[in-house]
Amino acid sequence: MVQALITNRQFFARDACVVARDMIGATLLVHGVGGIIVETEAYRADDPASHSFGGRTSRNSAMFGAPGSAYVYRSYGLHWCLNAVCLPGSAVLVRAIEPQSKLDLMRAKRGVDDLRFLCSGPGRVCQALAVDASYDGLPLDQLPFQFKQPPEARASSILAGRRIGISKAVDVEWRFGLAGSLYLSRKF
DNA sequence: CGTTGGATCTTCT
DNA sequence: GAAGATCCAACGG
Repeated sequence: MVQALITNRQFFARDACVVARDMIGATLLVHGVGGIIVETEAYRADDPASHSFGGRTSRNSAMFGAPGSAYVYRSYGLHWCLNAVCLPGSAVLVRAIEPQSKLDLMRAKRGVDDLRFLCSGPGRVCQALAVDASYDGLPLDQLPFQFKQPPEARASSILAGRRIGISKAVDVEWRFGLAGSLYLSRKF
C-alpha cells in the first residue's frame, strides 16, 4: 500500500513514544554530516525521568517549543545530547546513528576510525555531528539540519527496551533500536 | 570479557 | 553541595 505522506511537523507532533519508534530508520544530517538513526529514547512530559518533569526552566525551554525542533543539553559537564521535540514538554533523545555521510569528517571530529564507535551513544552523536548548545531550538527540517522520515513501515525490525543511565521511571521500555544494527550504543 | 573511577559543569536543593 | 538522559582509560579476572 502507498504510505500516507505527513509533514515533518505532523510527524513530530505526536506522543514521544510513538515518534521515538518511528524515528528509527530516519536520516539525520547536520551540515551534511550524519546517517541513519538506529537508536532513540522517548521522554514524555509526565515522565519523572524527563528534564521537563516539574515544569519549564531555562535549560529545558526548547522542549516546549515547536514540534520538530532540537533540544540540546550538556550531559555530565562534558557531552552534548541531541533531542527532537515532540508534543510540548516531550522529546526523543537520539542515541545512535549509522554513519553514512562524510565519514572522514566524523572520524576527525571523534578521533576514532572504527565506524562502530563514531555515533554509538548520545554524546558521540553530537561530537561526530558537531552539535552543541548553539543548535538548541533550531528546526530539524531546516538547514543546517536535514531530516528525512523513514521510507516504510518496519515494525517487525524494531526492538524496545529499558532506557539507559536514568534512575527514575526505569521500568518502561521507551528505548528503541533497529534490530541487528552494528551501530547501537548497547545491545537490547 | 567485566567493573570502576575520573573528567567537568549546569541545574536544582 | 549533590546529582546527572556520558565517555573513556585503567584495571582485574
